[in-house]
Amino acid sequence: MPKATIDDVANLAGVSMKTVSRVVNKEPNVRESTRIKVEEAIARLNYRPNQSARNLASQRTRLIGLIYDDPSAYEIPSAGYVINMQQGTLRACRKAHYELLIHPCNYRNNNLGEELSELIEQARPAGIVLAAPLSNMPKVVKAIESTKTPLVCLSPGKADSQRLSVATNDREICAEMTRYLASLGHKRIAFITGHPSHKAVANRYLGYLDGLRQSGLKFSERLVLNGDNSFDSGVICSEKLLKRKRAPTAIFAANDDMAVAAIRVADQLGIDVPGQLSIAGFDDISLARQIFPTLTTIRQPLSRMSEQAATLLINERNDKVVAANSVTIPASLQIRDSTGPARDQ
Amino acid sequence: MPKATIDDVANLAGVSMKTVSRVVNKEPNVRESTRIKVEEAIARLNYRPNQSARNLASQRTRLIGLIYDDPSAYEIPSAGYVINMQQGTLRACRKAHYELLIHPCNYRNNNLGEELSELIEQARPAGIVLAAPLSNMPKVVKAIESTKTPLVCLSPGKADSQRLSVATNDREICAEMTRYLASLGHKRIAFITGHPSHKAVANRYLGYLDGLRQSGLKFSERLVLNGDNSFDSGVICSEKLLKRKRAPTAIFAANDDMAVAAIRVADQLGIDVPGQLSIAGFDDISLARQIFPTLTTIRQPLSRMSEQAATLLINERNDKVVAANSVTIPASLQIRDSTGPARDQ
DNA sequence: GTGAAAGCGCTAACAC
DNA sequence: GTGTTAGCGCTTTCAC
Repeated sequence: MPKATIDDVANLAGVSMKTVSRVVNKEPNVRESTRIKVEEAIARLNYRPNQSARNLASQRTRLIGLIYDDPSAYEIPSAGYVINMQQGTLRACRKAHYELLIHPCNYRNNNLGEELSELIEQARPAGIVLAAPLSNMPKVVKAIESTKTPLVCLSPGKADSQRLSVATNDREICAEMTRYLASLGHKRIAFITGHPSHKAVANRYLGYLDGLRQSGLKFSERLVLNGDNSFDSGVICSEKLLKRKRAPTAIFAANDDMAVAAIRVADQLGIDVPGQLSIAGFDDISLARQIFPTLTTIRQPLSRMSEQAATLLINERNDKVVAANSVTIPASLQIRDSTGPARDQ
Repeated sequence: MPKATIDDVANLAGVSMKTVSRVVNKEPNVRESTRIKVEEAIARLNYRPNQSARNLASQRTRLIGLIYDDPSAYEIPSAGYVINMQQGTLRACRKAHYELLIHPCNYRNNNLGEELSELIEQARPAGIVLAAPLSNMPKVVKAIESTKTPLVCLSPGKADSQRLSVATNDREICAEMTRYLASLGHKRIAFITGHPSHKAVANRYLGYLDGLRQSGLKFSERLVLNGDNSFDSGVICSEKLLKRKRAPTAIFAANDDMAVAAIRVADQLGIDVPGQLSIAGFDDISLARQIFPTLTTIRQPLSRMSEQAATLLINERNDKVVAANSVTIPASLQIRDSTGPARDQ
């Protein structure tokens, strides 16, 4: 049999199309007995509303778009990062019967703006979750905003009262990690910075500085090297740090890939971790628990952040009040085996 | 200004709606000069067809659904597996201006059939790519088929002339790996099987048997242990194998997670890899290149397989002829450091 | 609390 | 080659 339509249901239930629509959309103003009649008819006919028709009539879709930079376009790791975001967004979508459209793209693509507005105007998602580092590229943000599609930025680096965003406390948690390292007796704590275009990652460096200050340690320029989030840059920076005569006793890297690289370099140089060197990262990628020694790091609540982001989008259109433009979900320290007391020296 | 519609374009170009539709859909039977007029009007108005309206009128969407078991619902690894599938499917979608809808789900969910038919009847994707092991669960396949949505199964385990499918040569490539190990002088090659519900993984065991035979080695039941694709099962099986008096000199595991576990166990038991023991896996997860020693394994062309799957779906509706129901894309050996010559004994 | 009528912006079928 | 006419199956608006 051909698929049942709303008319079929209305006929079978002996009510109007509109009443069926009310029941399906859980609108008020339907007598309980009517509702039951309609629900029975729906069940009998195995009726499912046609989403395309709803979309057209209501001028909106039940689609959330998740747009992120696709690291594997040029680099392998961080699949876990993407999966976490997808999972969080999906949780929010499922609850509200929305579907998720994913759109990985390359942040170095010059006509990214055009690519995204085409996506948006064709698929017309009800809202967009935009992940860092794209969320701090003004061109990209503006291209999306020009379509008037509701937008939530993930970890945009700095709060912006104009835009909805969900972030974590990069700076504070990095200060905490630094204080933790200091509390273990470390005096020379090195920091490997991340990719400069990623503002939230830049905040991690600020947190390191805060932590040093709060622990009464003095900052040394020599202890800060610039990485770019890649494993390879982590190797280069760690080698520089560890081949010095007065090497640091702790290395804090702005992400796990670089921290893992530090572990690898230490191993090659015969430096015991954590006996002679403590190493900490940021992200809590799955490798952090698989590597030996397991990596002390910071767990970014990415899944919950993206769930929150999608929820903001979905609620926005339900006129639920959005309390604040910027939501912060705290990260947490994951203390494992790669950090330990500083050895006397 | 409000968004331009096809009528606006038709008016500006001085043609009918239908002609605009022809141009937009690249249909034939439009005079070149007319086409140009229309294209200019489209550009002037920045017209973008409303996908919702097209969907409703044409009774189909430009959406491909990718349905897979979500391993991270209960286990962390294999994010790379998912990402690879997504990337392949996306490549095919982009070319044809389709969008990708992802739907991870839990294969142990009892009303998966209901969940999927709801998804399908609401979003009405033009086609579904169904990944293993879901693609060899008859209930799931039937639920999807009952919606009459075109379906392509990924690695369904066995060819089925009724259904479109894309697979790799699990069996042949595993025979090749086994012959390779034999060619290194190994006589006692152990095999750790994978999860029994995953038919394609079962084919890997058959390939192992083929390889033994082709190499003139005799099969021994004692050398085959049953894992379930998890790291933990790999640990258990490897320990059993390696604590024997006459331990195998090579272990071939049906997936990388279990092979990595074997490396870990060997390390703990003080067994040198590959000096005393060769280890091979299947999948080529990213950890395979990060672990020490790097893992010899088999690269499954998952990204190309899923691209092919989506392409079949997209072409099907264009009446392009689908030559065969079942497409096979060959896997390849990735020889790394975990395998080497058998030591005399 | 319920219903009738009017579209949403396209594509399909067919006429010219 | 091009245009006309009907819907697609809902939601919206407004009347009752």
